[in-house]
Amino acid sequence: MGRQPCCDKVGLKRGPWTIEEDHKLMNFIINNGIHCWRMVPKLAGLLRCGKSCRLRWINYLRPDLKRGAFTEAEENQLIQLHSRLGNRWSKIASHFPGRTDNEIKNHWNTRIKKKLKMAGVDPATHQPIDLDHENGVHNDDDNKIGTTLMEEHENQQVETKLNETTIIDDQDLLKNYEVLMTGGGNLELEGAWSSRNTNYSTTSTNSDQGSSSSQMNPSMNYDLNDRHQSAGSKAQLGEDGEDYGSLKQWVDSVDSMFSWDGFMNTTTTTSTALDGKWTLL
DNA sequence: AAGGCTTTCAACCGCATTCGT
DNA sequence: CACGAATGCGGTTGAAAGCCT
Repeated sequence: MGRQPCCDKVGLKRGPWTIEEDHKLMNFIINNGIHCWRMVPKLAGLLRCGKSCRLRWINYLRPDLKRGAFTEAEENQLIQLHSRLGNRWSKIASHFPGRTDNEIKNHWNTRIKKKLKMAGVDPATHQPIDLDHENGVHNDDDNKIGTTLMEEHENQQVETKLNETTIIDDQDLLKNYEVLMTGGGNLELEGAWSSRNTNYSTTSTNSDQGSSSSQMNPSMNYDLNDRHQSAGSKAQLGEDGEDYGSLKQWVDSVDSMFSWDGFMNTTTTTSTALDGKWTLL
């Protein structure tokens, strides 16, 4: 027999989300909040399952997401956390406000794993790779690198109280909210849909933060004319290739959508939607 | 310029856990 | 307590972009 599917998938759409779908979902959640994911697609007029809507919101549409490349400090902390917590991505993600578990998992699997291996450290165990064992070849240099790296990690672990630390600069995130809320600087909200590292590639790190708002969150500094290239890479136009109305219109409409209570005066960076209103935790 | 290979990351799947009755 | 439904989580996949020859 097998397990029942989480939802009736007959006639449901799959694959990359279109701009229109994103718009519908975002609009719905902002206006109504999240009470039951199962009902969201029906009420929002989406041919998606609730699970898919939830994932899209959490990993992509949430306005409190911090987009952009991982800083070295973030990577270091990620390594430390992983050594303690293993593949418990959601736990790890809770130490990185604005980052999603999916993002962290992807970053670990595609970048950090590789880095550690290059340094002679087993990413699974965080122990120096026993090259004698693995290859039957003795390699002092690699082991040295690995040992050094491990020592470095251990030293950092002593220094850092992991449960209390968050790497992300709260001010940075708050500034992002302000940009969102006020449309300050040269914010163009279409950028919220621009995906992949088309945007990340121009992302400044935390270390060079503090200049213009577009640098604070470069993913938002998005050329409307270039939308089909970057946003379209994943969040595409409609299936019929239709261009979804005036972008200006959308930007204007979003202005009124982002009247989320609390963001402006927030003192923490964690938020959640309750009873249709965004509240801070 | 073109084709093949590699990398990245959004999205899916299915199991685990939590919640409501 | 038991059961079913809803949600959360981690592993995996596949499309698209980037890179290399």
